[in-house]
Amino acid sequence: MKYAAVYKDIKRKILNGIYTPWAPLEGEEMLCGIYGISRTTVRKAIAKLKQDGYLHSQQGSGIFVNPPEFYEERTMTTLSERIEADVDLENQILQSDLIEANERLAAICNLPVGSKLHHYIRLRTINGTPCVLEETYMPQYLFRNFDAAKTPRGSVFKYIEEDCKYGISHAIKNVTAIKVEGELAGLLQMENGSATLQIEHKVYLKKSVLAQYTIEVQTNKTIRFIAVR
Amino acid sequence: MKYAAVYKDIKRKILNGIYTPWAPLEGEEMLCGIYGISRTTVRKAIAKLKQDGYLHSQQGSGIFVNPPEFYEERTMTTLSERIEADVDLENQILQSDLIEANERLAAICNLPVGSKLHHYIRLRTINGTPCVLEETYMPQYLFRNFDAAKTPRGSVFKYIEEDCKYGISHAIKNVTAIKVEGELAGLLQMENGSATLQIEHKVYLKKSVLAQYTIEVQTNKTIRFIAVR
DNA sequence: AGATATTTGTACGTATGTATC
DNA sequence: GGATACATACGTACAAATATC
Repeated sequence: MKYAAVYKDIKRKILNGIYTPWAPLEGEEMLCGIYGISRTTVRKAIAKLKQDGYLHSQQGSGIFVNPPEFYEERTMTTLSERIEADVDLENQILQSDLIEANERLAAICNLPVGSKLHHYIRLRTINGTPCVLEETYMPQYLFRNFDAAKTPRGSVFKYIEEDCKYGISHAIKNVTAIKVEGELAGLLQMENGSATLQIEHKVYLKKSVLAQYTIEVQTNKTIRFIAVR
Repeated sequence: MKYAAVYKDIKRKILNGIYTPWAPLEGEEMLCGIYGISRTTVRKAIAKLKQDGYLHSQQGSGIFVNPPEFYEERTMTTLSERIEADVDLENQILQSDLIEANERLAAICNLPVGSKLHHYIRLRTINGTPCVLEETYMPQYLFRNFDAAKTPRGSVFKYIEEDCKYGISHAIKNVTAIKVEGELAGLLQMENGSATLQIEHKVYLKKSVLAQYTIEVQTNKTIRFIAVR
């Protein structure tokens, strides 16, 4: 895929600072020459880079590099998505078992009551400081060889797609303001009764098959989004 | 623009239920015939519909209609964006004045300390029930004829783009969990000390010119997002 | 199970329109 | 007004994934 290679190369140049924010890119015709491809293919790469927030363009004027905030903060709500390769992140499994779905879980998972679900509670810390407490449910019939101890350190999407070879259709996230109290406050080392964000995270395979349901409570009280016109 | 017309027509058919969720669309070749356009142009319309969450496609299989949650809940964080044409929404201006930027506001607005800013506080209610309290700042030099009483009922973007003819570059939103207390709790008719969401909303014109800064507190404790692969 | 047809994805080339400089 | 640069649109060919027989 030629356009993918061009996408990757231009993205690299932006991330490495070879192209600086607001600076104009070479024109389309010039890029054709540089990469030895047709204008259609150049435009396809540019379109994807615009979609992902790396570039914007203006007819008659040129193609311009976006500053980092345009591509760094998009729909990355959960911590796992944001860190990706953060090596200092530590996982501590507080609980891990196989449960039977009650009414509420069965409804969420689109499964009959009593269906078997993997279940685990995990505390994630950075340099010893708690940042997220998450509780996850995954249908057993989809993940036969599941082992909570080998739970993914980074993105959930990668685990499901690359390790399990499932195709993800979409994910729905509900962000709610809650008060942390009692045991929860202790685990997260937060002041009892303080407000923070709870993120409910449902990952779906094709149609409405739920692959994972996670509720995570962050110590971080704010998340950021950017909407580009 | 032919592709825009096709985009609009297919979108209409989805919203009106002529195409139902998960149903396959006519093939690309067929669509060429229906609209009397080339495959390139059909694909461009489809690409935009996919980008906006109305469709998805699979190579070798077909193009499929997404269910409503795919396009209804995307990056619409603020209430104004979500309601659009809700006629029952009422605005009550609690305060309206012209102020001089202090250090904090000057930094946010990228303006010198003491710059004049329009400022107003607005309570929005639906059927008498409070739903949002918002405080807004807008640089006077960009909006000379501003009148808080004629403040936009719907989307802020529409007001700035259509009424003021400014081109919006991007918007950054910070979603924070807070506790509502004292006067704020009273205005929003919420229990004192309960947790809810505060959304900070910065709208930028080209480069880093800030056009509007809004802080809104919702009575609604949850917002929803969807991420499509 | 395997060959074939169908359908979307990638890529090239060309021409013209339109906004900006 | 002219030159430049991105946007739209048409047509063609082949590749890759999927569906079907």
